[in-house]
Amino acid sequence: MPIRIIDIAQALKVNPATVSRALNGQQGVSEKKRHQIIAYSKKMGYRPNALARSLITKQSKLIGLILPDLNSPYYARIASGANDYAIKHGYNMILCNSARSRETERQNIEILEQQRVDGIIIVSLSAMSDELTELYDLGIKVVQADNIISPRFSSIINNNYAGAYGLFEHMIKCECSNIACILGNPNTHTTRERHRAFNDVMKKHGLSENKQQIVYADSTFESGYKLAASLLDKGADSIFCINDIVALGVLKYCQDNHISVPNDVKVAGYDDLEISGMINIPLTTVHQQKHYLGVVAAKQLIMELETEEKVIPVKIELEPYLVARESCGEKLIKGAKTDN
Amino acid sequence: MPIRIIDIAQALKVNPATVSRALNGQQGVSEKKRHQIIAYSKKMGYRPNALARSLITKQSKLIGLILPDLNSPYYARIASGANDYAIKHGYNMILCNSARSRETERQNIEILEQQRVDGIIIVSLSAMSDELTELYDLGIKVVQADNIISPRFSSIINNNYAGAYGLFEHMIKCECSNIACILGNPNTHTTRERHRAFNDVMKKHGLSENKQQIVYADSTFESGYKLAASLLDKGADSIFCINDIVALGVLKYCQDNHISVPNDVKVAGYDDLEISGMINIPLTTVHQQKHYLGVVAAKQLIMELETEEKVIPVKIELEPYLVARESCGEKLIKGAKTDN
DNA sequence: GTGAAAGCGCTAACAA
DNA sequence: TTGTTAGCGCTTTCAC
Repeated sequence: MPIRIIDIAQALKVNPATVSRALNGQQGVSEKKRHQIIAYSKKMGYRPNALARSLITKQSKLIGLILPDLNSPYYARIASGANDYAIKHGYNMILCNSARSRETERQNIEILEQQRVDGIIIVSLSAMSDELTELYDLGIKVVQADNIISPRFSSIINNNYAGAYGLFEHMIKCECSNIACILGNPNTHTTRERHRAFNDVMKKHGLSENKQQIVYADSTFESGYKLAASLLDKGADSIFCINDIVALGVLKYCQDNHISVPNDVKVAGYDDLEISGMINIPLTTVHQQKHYLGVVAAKQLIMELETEEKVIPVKIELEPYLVARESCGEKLIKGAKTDN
Repeated sequence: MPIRIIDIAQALKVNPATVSRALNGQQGVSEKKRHQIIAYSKKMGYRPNALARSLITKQSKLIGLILPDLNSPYYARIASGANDYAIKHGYNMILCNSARSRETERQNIEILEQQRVDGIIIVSLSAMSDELTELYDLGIKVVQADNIISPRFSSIINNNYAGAYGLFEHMIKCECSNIACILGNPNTHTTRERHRAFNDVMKKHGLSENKQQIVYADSTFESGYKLAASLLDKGADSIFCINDIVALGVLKYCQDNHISVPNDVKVAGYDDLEISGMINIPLTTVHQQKHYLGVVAAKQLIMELETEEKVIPVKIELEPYLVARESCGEKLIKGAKTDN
């Protein structure tokens, strides 16, 4: 049985209220008593019961984090960032893995309500405006990370349009003229925005008439490997992949079939995985701030939690940046520049 | 303000205790009333206050998870496994990132004590027998994952000796006779066990007299890239790396310098990262069960939490397995076998 | 500056 | 089967 406030009070022959005040740094306690109480508490290894405290203060100092999948380095880093910020600001985090299932998300939310979390950070793939509206009505603060589902709550996202736009511009500079795209789930904000950037860049360069190849596929290595064959057969001179893993598949196909990258074909990915620069043909890709996205999400949530005024939801877009490596011929470009 | 048990009781003109019994599936309530109460609770969106409940039942149904680093896919997967199992069995998980710092670990433990978690899963790099002993004295259940610090608590680890042993045997079969090792932090169980396996395999094959090169280094891509040069200069015909990232560095060095792998040099890693099979020279490595390690840790902890009897700490070793790909010449070996 | 008392929302022992 | 009562450990009025 852990030691309680009343135990300290009895031992020191003071009132529990005095102990509480002393320990919480409130005024109304003589310095002498305060020192005495703090010293004794430390000596006895006193740990305040957060449960009892939360019950009465109506704030648990707990934040819920709902993630589609902790196995993905992308989400894990968001979690890491959010957790770091939260802990540093006196909040603890309850982790919920939704396994990309809407039903599990619903359960997660219910659990978090029961735990009386002060707020929730949700990274959701499935649309679920209903559940979020319910949370809104309950007065639970929510911040959406990496997606926008409901306009009622703040959201922190990576600017997929800008990231993809810059990458496509780079590909054009690298003399790609027939770019094929392997995209992901067409219902996600991510895919839609990158597709939109593709269309805009093509139009800008008068390539809109091209019969550009756009395919939607699972975002896997195997998808990349399999699709590369037909895309190249049909005349693509370059392939944009929805993420680096898919690009790795394309790269592997090329190497297995003695197709030189970037000479014969140029390949680009998205995400900037840790290993994307470590392979034999370093991958040109777009770097997204993952850890920082989590930090910003936690920061926004805690700000909303601690402000007195009514909060107006904000939409924060983080800017990704191009990582030009060799798979699109960056080295050639650099050489060309030097020649000028 | 969320609806409370007493609100339901008043609306239905019954006693709060009856509502509690009905909702918790306890006996002593007529089926009619139970249905009525459940229906009304659902309709009103009642969410039991876990704080109040935990305060009285003395169990929070909360598990603490202390991790060195959520950014690492290795630890993230352990977390994922533990979380999956815990949620499925009615426990929620509070996540603590220790950032590989012993001081932070100490703080994490204190926070978890305050939250009155029922138990803790700890993945720790730094030795801290003291803190664990304190937890033991407090009666808090702990399970150690991926390391063994205190014999007082159960631990779940990957069998590093067996994994490395099998890999070194494989390397010998692949005609490696001068194996250099790039190891990691010499104070970890992991490094020690793999080193021990190395010595035993060398001895077994009468290679113990070789002036084998053993270096300790940061487990980074750059370490691998830099160290490869000198190790090969000094006559190594093969390099074992403490993990796949280091191996990627070695591989990159070889490719940049037109050293053929596996013909001129053989390279092996450890961990079996997702991408290790996706690169142009697929990496021979050892697969460790990460997700499952987390599952087993959570399972063990919950078992200990729910048993009445005094628990005797167990040590569970998960068996890794060899993933023989091309970087050690597996294909050559296969060919040789066919020739027989 | 300190103490007494009430109560957060729930469960569990005991009565009826 | 149902109700009454007490109390988990803490904070917070309100007195003094």
